[in-house]
Amino acid sequence: MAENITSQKQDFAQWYQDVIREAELADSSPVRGCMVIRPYGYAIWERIQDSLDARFKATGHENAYFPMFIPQSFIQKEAEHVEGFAPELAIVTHGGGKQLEEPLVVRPTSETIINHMFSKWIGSYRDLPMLLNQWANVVRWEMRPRAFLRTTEFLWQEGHTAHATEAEARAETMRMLGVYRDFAHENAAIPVIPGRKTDREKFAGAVETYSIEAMMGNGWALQSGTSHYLGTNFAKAFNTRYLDENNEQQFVHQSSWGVSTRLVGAVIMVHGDDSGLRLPPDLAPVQVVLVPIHKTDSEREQVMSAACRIRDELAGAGVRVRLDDRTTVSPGFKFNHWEVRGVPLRFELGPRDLASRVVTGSARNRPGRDAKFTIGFDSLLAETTAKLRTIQDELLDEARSRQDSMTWEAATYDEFKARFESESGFCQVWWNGSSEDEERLQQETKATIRCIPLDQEPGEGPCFMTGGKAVHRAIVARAY
RNA sequence: CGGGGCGUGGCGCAGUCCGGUAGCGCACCUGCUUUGGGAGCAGGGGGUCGCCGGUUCAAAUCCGGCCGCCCCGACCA
Repeated sequence: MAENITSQKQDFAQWYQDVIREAELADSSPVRGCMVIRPYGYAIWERIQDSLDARFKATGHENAYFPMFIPQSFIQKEAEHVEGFAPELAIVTHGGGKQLEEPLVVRPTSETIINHMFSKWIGSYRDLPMLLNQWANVVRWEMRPRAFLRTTEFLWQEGHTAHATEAEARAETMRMLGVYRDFAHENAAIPVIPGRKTDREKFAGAVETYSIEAMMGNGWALQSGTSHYLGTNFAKAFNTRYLDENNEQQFVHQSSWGVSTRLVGAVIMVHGDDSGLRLPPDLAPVQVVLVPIHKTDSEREQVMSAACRIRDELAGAGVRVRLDDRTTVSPGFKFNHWEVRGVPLRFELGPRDLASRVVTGSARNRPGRDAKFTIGFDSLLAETTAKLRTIQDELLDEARSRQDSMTWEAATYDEFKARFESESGFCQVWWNGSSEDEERLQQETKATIRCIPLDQEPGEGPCFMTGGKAVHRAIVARAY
């Protein structure tokens, strides 16, 4: 059916690129590693932004904007931070036709500039907590770009908060990880595993890094959001202090957290199928597409008049509905056009439907002619809303079943290696290894420790690599 | 930066070995017939063959140099 899309089974990476091209989500740019986000792809990102921004506001955060140019010396103030980011910085050396006195770093993230400002704005415990977020672009010079998943410039949001105590900052770190988990489950229909990162995978400059990890259709993991407890690392580097109730200077405790346009890649790879994209209704720019069908002029007149009424009724109730009234392409073409783009619901309206006062519907996640259904004009809005809800739930269920069926356990490293050679997915193991053990794991198998899940039964067992006593399990997987 | 592959209308490719007026599919334009799962027929427009140099009567094709892109590895939200 989808003649221009390689099947997932044949070549998942090629399938991913084909879907992005056919659904017109993005295009390559003249600059290697950069990506043009096309209107339909950007519309999905706008839906993600809307959902998250509302959640941030609801948890008391305010949006602000900090500059993209950062004095190079700022990056160098936090030892671990500079070491982590130095290899991937873009640096501006000239401006206004002259060499700059101090080179400017194009932000790879904004901890430094924000702390510079926080140190001016925060004076007393009464100024805390400070809860800010910004929507911005960032640049990290990447060796191996992949559309949406890893591009040199990408769009994201970064939350930055300052608190009086460690407990408050840690609570904020976990609260925002929870916001990401809720967004993933409720809006993106993507099951995720919230967990703690190992030292090796930790953000450069953080005390602790947490993430939500999602499983893609090929069993690989995608880090889909991160939340860091920064401790006082940046506060010390930038002297971000406040006067407490006892008139004593204290460093603020901080968190930062972010998700990026990578989420668009996650939506593609979690829900997509061989016919293209499948969008969860919450994130779909178009939730319902209405395709009119007619032969004669008089049929066309009647069908279009009814179609407009239906569109207005649904749109009036907040449904994102699109009437595809193009006369230059056939209905069959339109079916495929919107299918590739993942529109959750399609309604056909032709003379036969009009005569019996129904639309013929088709859900994107239940393909085939046999799965078509009809909805009477009188119950259109109620049934449309219910169908969208059902599709949203079914996509989450489907993704969850796949994740469950592709999650397995290994007691020893040998057992893991033997099975991982032919089987992807998430492997649960007991873990107390070192960074060196992790290094070896990656060298030998390409898999990494994705996270130590927060939600796990207390217990202990022998570490699958070292054999030593481990008190928690970790998820091992190949990651993007 | 190491290994592999590729540069030919907008996209995907053939042609290169063996030099002789640049082709195919899709897309695009016009007309007629069509329209409930990517319509058919007829006609039409569009290419300095990645760049520079060399060999030759003649180069997409042979020779030399350069550039770019993709895939695999080291880095990563």
